[in-house]
Amino acid sequence: MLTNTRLVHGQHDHSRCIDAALSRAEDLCQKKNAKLTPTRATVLSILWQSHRPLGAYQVQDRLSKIMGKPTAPPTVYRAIEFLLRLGLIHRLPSLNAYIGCPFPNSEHSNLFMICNECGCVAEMADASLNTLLQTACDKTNFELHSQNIELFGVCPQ
Amino acid sequence: MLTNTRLVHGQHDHSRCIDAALSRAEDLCQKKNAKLTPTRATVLSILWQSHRPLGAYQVQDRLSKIMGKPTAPPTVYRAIEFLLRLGLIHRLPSLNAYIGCPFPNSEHSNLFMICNECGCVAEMADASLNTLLQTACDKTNFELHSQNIELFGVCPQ
DNA sequence: CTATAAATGTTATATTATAACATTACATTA
DNA sequence: TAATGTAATGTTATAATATAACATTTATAG
Repeated sequence: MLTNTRLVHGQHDHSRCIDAALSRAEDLCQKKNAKLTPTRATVLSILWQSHRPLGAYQVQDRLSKIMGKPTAPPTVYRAIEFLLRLGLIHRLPSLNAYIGCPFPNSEHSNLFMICNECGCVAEMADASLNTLLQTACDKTNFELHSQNIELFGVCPQ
Repeated sequence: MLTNTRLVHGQHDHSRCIDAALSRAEDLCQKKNAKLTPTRATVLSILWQSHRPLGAYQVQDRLSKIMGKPTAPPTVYRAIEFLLRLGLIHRLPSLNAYIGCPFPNSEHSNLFMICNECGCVAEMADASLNTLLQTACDKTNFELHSQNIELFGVCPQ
């Protein structure tokens, strides 16, 4: 069971989270022959500024400030799309918001634990859960391609 | 394991689905002392016109036609909100769309199997899945309140 | 019948996301 | 180096989804 719960809910040096995320992104881009341009890297770092997801327009605000000039929605959405494609971030559909992925490359459950109190989001990957879902789909002849699991509740903050 | 997979993917007399949904709604409203007004009932029947979810503005179009006069977004969203509160319909966040619930009252997993080909959506409730999720949350001291599970793939149509 | 609450109507607008086209940056190779 | 093609970004406008705020009507209890 892979999860970043401890980091999300516990005290930690968050700059390490950001650095690690950026370095993972560089590696991944190198491997996939994709370009982590300044805009894209900045958006990624913005989405890693906390363990809370951000809406696209929140990202836009921060991006504009960092770039020192106004940016338009398409700029943000393009960077987001790129990062989503590489699996570096996730979209949380029920929040219309985006968050950095703590373990790109790893097997995914796309399972998110969303705190209704503080807004933080922890991600989790669990093989037995995936197996169970796969079994359920098999039973009904549903060919599973991808999934999104959002759990709402209160974190141990 | 409760599911409407067979109905969704197989031949059936769909008018019975609609009738059953409306009658369940009447019962539930009676029990809960809620009023199933014409607008609300119509919106529910619209959302039951097929096993595919509809966006709020698709609902609005159809509602306007049925009512014989234009309706405004708030009318639709209010009816949707009411039906959501009673558990008669669900929202599928990743689609910004709404669909009738085949088994209100029953224990829920809020698990949806969404066909990328034909757009149909089957719902499923599974106790062992819920248990597994609960266990995972317990492990990390996350207090689970509600959930949304969307599975994407191809139905056996 | 009247006071009250619930439901609906109406207008405007907020929020999220994308379409369409112009421009720039960058690498490749002629 | 100039020419070419592709990827990335800029720019403008608008589509799609959702809600705020307030007015009016309808149903219900006292």
